[in-house]
Amino acid sequence: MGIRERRQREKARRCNDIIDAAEKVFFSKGMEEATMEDVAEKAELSKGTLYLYFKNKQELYLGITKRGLEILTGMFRDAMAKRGKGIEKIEAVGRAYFEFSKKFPDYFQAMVYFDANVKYVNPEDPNALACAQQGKKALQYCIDALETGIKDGSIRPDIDPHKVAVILWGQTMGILQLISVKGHHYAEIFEQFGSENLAVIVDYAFDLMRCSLEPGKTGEKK
Amino acid sequence: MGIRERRQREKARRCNDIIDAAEKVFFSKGMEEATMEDVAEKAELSKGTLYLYFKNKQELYLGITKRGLEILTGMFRDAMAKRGKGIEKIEAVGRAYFEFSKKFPDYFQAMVYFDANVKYVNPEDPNALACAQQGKKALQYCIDALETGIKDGSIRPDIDPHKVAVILWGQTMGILQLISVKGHHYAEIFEQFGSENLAVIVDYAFDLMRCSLEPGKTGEKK
DNA sequence: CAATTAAATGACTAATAGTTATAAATTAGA
DNA sequence: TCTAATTTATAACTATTAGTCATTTAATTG
Repeated sequence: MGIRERRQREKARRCNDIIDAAEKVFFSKGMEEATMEDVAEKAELSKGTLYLYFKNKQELYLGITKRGLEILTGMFRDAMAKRGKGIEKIEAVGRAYFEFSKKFPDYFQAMVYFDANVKYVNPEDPNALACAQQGKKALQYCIDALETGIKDGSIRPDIDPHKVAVILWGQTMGILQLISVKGHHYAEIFEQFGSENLAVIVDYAFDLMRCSLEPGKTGEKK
Repeated sequence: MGIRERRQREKARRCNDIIDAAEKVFFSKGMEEATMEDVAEKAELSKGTLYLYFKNKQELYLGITKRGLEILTGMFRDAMAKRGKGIEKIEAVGRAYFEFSKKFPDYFQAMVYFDANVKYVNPEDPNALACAQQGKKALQYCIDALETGIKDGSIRPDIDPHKVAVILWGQTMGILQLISVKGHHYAEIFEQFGSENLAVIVDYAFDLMRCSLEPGKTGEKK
């Protein structure tokens, strides 16, 4: 009998509906300001019911974050799929990250929250765990691109792909976060780059990063 | 009559004493978990009194952040003071940032909070404003180092120091934040770099960044 | 010393995350 | 089909805490 299965499907669907509602609420008011009562109302459920599906507010928010990370890894996959040398792949991945932050600023914000606040992932928390896994998946794309580039000669062979992947990930996240949170501020204090030009900064950053990965450098080790 | 002045000194001192207490409480329990009541108790004052000196909890926390940023800019100043070419200065500044994050992880955490959460600075909030100013000061050190490097030939002349300073700042912050929040996680999923080796990642990152700034590259523009 | 001003208090409010006892709905077995 | 068991949902409740405010205490002034 498939009752168990149907129940599971229904439960998954409920979870999804709640996350749908939560997205609307969290994205319009912000994680801090949004209340569980708001979400419950939007989901047309009582607050208590939310807690049957999500352990707490953070787990619910990480349900949203998970969605964002799934979109992001999908974009990474597409970026990787394009033909080209490893160096182009890694740049495409970086640019995909940037596109993501522009196209889905709210999901991006949720990721910033996750990266800056969730130090230890409790394996009991399915969404926190899923976020960590998606993060690992994203990183793996970077590692793959770097390894491809080393093989095809478009990336310096002396780098350690695992370490450099973590570095590129951190660097890119750092810049995108800075632009997304403090971009207008820099646009203000440096009149020279107006807020519409913030994309130029990102382009510039990709140039520099590319530069640090290409072979035939003076700084190249061994 | 110097009563006005004395009163002002006393007020400043009170502010400081409250921040002293707040540091102990916030650093041991975390910004979220610490309560204003906790701080009041530690400061041997009533909660209401705290609000005579700080508009709200965030302003108090930014009072701590400000202290951290002052230490950081001090370290930047010292790094810049060392003799050497521009490229060495900018690396010294980056390394100072890393040293700061290791030596004062709690202040660093406060800065992460500021960078990730404080989008708009209300000029009415003295501590938020001071944080923004210190941030600008720190960035100016980077700009100065880059300009020095361009002049002395240790840094590619085709870069825009303002843009690159923002980029380096974002990149470095991103890596340090990643290491500080998720470092143990990466140490776990990549057995190859144990947690004690996370410093290696940072060294690696500085190598790469240095590489992207040095002259005589294929990628060098114009 | 009275009057004025400033500093401090602690009881109070409002908001909200999370819990729980109760009720409604669903399923299984006889 | 009826009843017991189980699952799902509810809404009233608790506990916590940020921030306020009327009142008190202390300092200053004339």
